[in-house]
Amino acid sequence: MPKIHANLPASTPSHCWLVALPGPLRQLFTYSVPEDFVVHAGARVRVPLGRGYRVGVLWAPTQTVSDWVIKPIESVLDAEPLLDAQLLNCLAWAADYYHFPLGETLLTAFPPSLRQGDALQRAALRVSASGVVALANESIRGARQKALMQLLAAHPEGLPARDVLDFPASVRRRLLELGWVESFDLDVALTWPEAVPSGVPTVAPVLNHAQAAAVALVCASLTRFAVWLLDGVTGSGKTEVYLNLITPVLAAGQQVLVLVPEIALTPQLVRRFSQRLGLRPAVLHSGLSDAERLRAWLAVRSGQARVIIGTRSAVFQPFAHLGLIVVDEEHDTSLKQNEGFGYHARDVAIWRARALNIPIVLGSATPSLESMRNLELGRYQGLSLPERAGGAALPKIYPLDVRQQRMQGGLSDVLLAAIEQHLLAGGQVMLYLNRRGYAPNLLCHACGWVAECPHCDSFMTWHRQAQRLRCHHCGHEQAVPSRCPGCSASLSPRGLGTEQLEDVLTALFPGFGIERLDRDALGRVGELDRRLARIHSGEARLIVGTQILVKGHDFPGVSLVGVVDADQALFANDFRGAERFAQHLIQVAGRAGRADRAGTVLVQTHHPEHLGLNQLIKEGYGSFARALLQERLEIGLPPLRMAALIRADGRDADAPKYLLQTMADWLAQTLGDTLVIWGPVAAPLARRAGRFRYQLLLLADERRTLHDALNQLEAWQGSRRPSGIRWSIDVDPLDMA
DNA sequence: AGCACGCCGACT
DNA sequence: GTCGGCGTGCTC
Repeated sequence: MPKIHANLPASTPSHCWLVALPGPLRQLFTYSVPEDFVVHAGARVRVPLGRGYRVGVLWAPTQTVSDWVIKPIESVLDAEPLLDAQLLNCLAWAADYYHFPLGETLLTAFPPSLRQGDALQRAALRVSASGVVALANESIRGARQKALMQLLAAHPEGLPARDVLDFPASVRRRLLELGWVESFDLDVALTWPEAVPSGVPTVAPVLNHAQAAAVALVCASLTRFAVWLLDGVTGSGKTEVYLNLITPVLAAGQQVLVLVPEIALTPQLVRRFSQRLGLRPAVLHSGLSDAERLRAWLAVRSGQARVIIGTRSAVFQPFAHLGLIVVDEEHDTSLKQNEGFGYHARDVAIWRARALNIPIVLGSATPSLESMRNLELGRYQGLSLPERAGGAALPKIYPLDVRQQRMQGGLSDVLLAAIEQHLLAGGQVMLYLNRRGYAPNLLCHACGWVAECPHCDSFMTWHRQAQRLRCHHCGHEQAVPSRCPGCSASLSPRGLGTEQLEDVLTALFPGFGIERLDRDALGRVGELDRRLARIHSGEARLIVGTQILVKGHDFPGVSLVGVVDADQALFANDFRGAERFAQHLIQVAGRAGRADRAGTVLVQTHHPEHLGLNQLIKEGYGSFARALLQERLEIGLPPLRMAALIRADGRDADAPKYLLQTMADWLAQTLGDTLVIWGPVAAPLARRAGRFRYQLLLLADERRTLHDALNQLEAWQGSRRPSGIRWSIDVDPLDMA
């Protein structure tokens, strides 16, 4: 991996530079720099490649003489570097660590429009001095001319020329000829208003003892790198701690990055931040338009955006002067990208905090085993919020043995009675079921036929409202057959999904109002907010949902939580299944109860004696997780060992497996016994979207060993090209079955 | 990744 | 007789 030379003099003419280009090309490309071009590492250039042109990023000067005919850089797009040395270093580290091509990695740090090569300046129009006079004298004749003049006058900083294309060209030309309007190059960074204060900050609530202690500890060392693991039970007021840490950092003129899981990034959260801090945070998530992305990126880079709340990709923003990073729900798996550039935003954030020598706070009620291990090893500092803010009691969790029990729509009589009791007492009831749709299977009682996905090894889920069968793995959709394709008998649903649960509850508890929260229900923008509003107003008393329920929303009115089916998660065969289930259970349980009454959580299971479940319920997440961690250490899995997963898939049933076997053999021969190799084995979903999937797990005691192995593997495979097979490396995989 | 070149089926 | 399928090969 080349090192960048950020301290090099800005321009040294007539030499060659390495340019990073997007695409899977693992190597950098050498271009000559024409005499009068000023180049900096981190600036974009347009270069010829093959028949066409590409936008790339200047990486470093190079002396390397190769056999290639070196082409010259066509143009330099940025007079100054857009990415500073610290961010370039971070991206280089990430490309190296996650074994992803450097060019593609670098380009992910740019918003789409800059990636595509758009200039940072663009043609704009504004009213000239004589135009101001003309406006004052009312000497503009044509109605269209007058309208355009007034529009431009309303934007004294200038308006991009393309924003006034609605006006006839003749009108625009005439005003320019008259000299009332002038054209100039507008810096796009200035096209947008500054982050305006959204009012006076609201008064902060008084912190409880634990919150105050946590704030004091971090504040005592705000100017140096430290990783703080804030272990706070749900409802303990972690956000309040964040806000109290953010305030002094902002007062010192620095920026703050808050990373959150995807679903948790709602207008509510943003509103809370903006009200408490008295400024508008820059919000970064996947739903932004290209223009919004560019605007936010430039505002972050210029320092105008002071608080940046975003999902994982926000970790690569070009901060002007970052002073603090907060990673909320650090255990959440959406912080890791699982396709392509498989970075973990938490770990990249820690890298950046170290490079910038600033503190980073990882918050969670259910810390990941990785973070618990790092705390044990003294790499992280612990902060703990053991009590709920406002003195609320923690919910009581009870296993509910449903063996031999009469069930209605997946709900036992005991649970139904509890639901009724809580509803009549005025509480809200939440039911957690991690399966969306009406029924996960559609089958024929006569011949046993089951609707299966034609592209995957999975069953089609029946979505009754949409009247479709959907595969939740590849997105395949089809009409619902009215009769069994095999024997023409009628078909019936099997199993329970949230849609059906909603129907069942509507029938059993009419008049109480039900909201369903799952991915299907939240298609449209703002739908989540509308539903949450109906829940908070008390209009809806019953809440049904999937994992979305566990992600950061507070439902203070909920007094009972029912976990409809613990068994499917308890016996999932992913080795992280138990960890995941425990996190979900604790998080969903955390939604119940408040100051004046402890919440109740009932967990339906056919295995009430299950060891892990009992430990979790009786001793809490910490004790459960420590036991799990101990188990991992004994087996030699992460976080004790470093892991990487090599995935391969192809249309041919066996070819991917053979490729991985070849790799396994080669690695075993080359690396010997420093590397533990498991597999190849079929991936958990052996066939997905028409492709057969296999995986090979590599484990090593030392990070270096693993990375050397992967580098050597890439070099070895680089020369050959398996046809029709795709393969990729996932470092620190979260799903490895 | 793009975008070529390069050999084998159904259409003006 | 052409238009076009995507196999494989290269890009400083």
